[in-house]
Amino acid sequence: MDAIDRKILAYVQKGGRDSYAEIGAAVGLSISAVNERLKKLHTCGAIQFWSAAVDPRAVGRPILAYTQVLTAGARSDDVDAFLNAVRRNDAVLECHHVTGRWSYLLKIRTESLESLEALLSGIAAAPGVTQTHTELALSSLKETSVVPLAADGT
Amino acid sequence: MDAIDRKILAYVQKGGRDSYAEIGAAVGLSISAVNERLKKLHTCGAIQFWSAAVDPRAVGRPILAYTQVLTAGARSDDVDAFLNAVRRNDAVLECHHVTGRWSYLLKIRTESLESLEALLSGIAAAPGVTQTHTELALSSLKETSVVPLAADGT
DNA sequence: GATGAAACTCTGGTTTC
DNA sequence: GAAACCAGAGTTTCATC
Repeated sequence: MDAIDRKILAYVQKGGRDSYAEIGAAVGLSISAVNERLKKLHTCGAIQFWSAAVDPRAVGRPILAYTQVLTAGARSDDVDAFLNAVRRNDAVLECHHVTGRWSYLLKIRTESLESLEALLSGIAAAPGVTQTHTELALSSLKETSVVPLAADGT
Repeated sequence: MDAIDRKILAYVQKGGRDSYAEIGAAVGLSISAVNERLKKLHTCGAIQFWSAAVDPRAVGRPILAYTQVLTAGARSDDVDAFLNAVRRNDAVLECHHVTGRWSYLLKIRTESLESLEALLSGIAAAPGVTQTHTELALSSLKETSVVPLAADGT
């Protein structure tokens, strides 16, 4: 993982289907070298998978919410059941164990307020869940999953 | 935007560099048809760009934080300046205007607690910012940007 | 679908540390 | 000596018809 690897990663996060020739031109490498580096970045886990960035609004998933969940006082088994349900539900994009007053922070993307309500009702009623609080996103100034990669870094 | 388009989108969010033949086999289309559909999905904005999903921990960006920002009472110009600074800073992955007690919710990814502290100090000191509150992610059960796409949807 | 053009994979050889 | 890079041939894949 050197500076060239980071340049490649920075590039392919925005140009994931560009040819190896283009990537090579951008980072100063031959086609073969780009091929080898990318293969290595994939096997070492730096590149998890290749993806198309889909606009949620263009495909009918305009509702975005962040839900804080408290599990204090719940049985460990119940919390595990809640987390498994979260893992299986693909409307829940993110689930983080967080510091502070709350236990978990969920990022949720749905088709409508109705489906959000149904999902939140299910979460609030789960045995492992003590309390919830939801904030709705009215608009998004930016929303990316591109990992910042300057020339330095570890 | 029909059911096949949604199947294509669901597929390419996880297999973004697969060949058109593989995509076609998965959704029941010829190579040419996949080619045409993808081109259309790109021009209509459903596919924003192609990307490699990079593991933040594998590239030295392990710190993840969510910061709530209050701008109540601030001058409109100052809030705009804050938002522009946010837009330019690529450590801020997301910025949403949200309902509830806070004005904005920021998702921040940094290399270290030190760089997070520096970033948060800057935000808290901005003229447009009245108050902030930050929660640190201790661990992440899931973190994806894959938009959920069932067979239905709009 | 078929065809020309482009891109990818793999091998072998060279350089560098 | 090992690791990384480059170049070329053969194969696959893509874009246009």
